[in-house]
Amino acid sequence: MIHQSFFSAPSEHIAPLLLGQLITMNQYTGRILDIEAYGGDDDPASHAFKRKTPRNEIMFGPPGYIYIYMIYGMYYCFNIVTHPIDIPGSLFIRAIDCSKHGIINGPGKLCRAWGIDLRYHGQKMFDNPLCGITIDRQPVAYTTSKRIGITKDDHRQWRFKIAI
DNA sequence: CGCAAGATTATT
DNA sequence: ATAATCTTGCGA
Repeated sequence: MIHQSFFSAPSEHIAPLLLGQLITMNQYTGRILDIEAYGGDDDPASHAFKRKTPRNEIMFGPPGYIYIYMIYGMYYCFNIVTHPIDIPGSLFIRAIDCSKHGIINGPGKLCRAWGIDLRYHGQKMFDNPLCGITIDRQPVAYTTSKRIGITKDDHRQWRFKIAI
């Protein structure tokens, strides 16, 4: 499984490297198909835009930690913190090809299928036998597009999807 | 303290 | 296109 320093780079650099690779969360494993990058100060769509708050605080911490938040009162979303400490950012997992459930398309559905909730918030995606990412394949071809579901004016092509 | 918006999803 | 559903963060 990959080391903490891997997550220390900018989100948009890491995101494409994780496509097609293996993610493990307790008893579940799957391959990442669709992932988005979020930044900080310069990214109006990010939860960490502007100031630190109780919810986004972990995005300002060291890389490689899990950031879970609830959206629309119904779904949890799964993120991994990126960038060095004090520089916020995260990777947002949108879709996975799961060995148990098949293709799960949608961040809310992923958390529901894998039973991910706030108990995972703050846990490590490195040095953790239960949760982590394993890079066991060559880099895959991918496409980029604008991020989904954000309303803030944003031009970044920071959604990375595995090519078909 | 009130209130609008939200990194979604299923349904029309 | 819209409802469901409730937490968060901002302004007063």
